[in-house]
Amino acid sequence: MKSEIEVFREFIRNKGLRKTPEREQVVRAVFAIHDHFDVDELYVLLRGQNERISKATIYRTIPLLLESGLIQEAYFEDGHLHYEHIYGHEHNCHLRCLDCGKVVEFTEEIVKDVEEKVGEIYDFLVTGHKLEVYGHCGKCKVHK
Amino acid sequence: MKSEIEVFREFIRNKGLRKTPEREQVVRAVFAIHDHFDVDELYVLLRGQNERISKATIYRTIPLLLESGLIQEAYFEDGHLHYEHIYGHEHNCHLRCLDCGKVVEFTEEIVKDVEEKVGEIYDFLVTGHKLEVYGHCGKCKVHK
DNA sequence: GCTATTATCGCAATTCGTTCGCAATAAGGA
DNA sequence: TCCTTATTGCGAACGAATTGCGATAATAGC
Ligand SMILES: [Mn+2]
Ligand SMILES: [Mn+2]
Ligand SMILES: [Zn+2]
Ligand SMILES: [Zn+2]
Repeated sequence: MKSEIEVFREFIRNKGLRKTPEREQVVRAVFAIHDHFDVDELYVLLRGQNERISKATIYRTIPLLLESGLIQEAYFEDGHLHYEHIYGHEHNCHLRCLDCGKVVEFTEEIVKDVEEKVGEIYDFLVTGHKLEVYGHCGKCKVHK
Repeated sequence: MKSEIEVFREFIRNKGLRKTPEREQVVRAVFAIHDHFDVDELYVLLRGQNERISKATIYRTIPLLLESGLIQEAYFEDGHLHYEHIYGHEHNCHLRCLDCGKVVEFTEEIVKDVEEKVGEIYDFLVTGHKLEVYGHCGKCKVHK
């Protein structure tokens, strides 16, 4: 299996874009965080490593990471988008507590079947899904 | 089955809030739009009806509609959230074309089973879900 | 390797969705 | 009807995201 950097370089080359240290710093930061992240977290992480990078560059790199399939949007919360790296992972379903915000990851094979079925019915070439189940977690539901 | 206005009034009363014409105008607008909507669309619709309402009031009413279960967030797009009324409806799954943005609604019973199963495993009191399947629609996939 | 071209960068200004402060208003209980 | 105070409209403020621009540096061609 190719590394995320290899995947990214291939994507960049195929698009006729330039390989730059800034873009690759973002890729490394994204795969150094094993959790959901937002632009500011990437920025703080990179700046803490004495990397000289601007937020504008991070914002401009995000669409490339999305298009190359390395990351996906996880959810919109607190006024901004949160992402997660998905290359090499399979947990793209989330269970969220509406009270405390806790998020549990899970994978459910049946959703793949739904993808296939729906794609056939509506004539779509399906490439992925995003499922969020929400409710009240064990700790929070007792107060209801 | 109660009307949406009745449900809303009950919710408002139970929360000890005040019944205002502005809030009910928003409820009516929300159920007059049989599609996904955003705050600005509500604003334009209400203003076009010579209703004197401010955007701030619409923004302040949205959380009430969410909490009362009359609407839900549909998706985040073009820099802002989009909603849909769900009271009296059951289509809360979306199939989206990544190229042209087309959205098809569908309902899938199996997702209810996933809800139940996941809720049990992780000890959550599940109240709902949001499933978005994405890919390329019939028209767009031929250009790939 | 050197040079020319131009994509990309950092920075600051801008845009735009959303929230907030506040004075005026009006809902609802006494 | 009066009083309390939640709610409103307005405009300012806030914050995420985008953009314009001059400087920089990646890459292709020589
Ligand atoms: Mn996740
Ligand atoms: Mn819908
Ligand atoms: Zn919780
Ligand atoms: Zn399409």
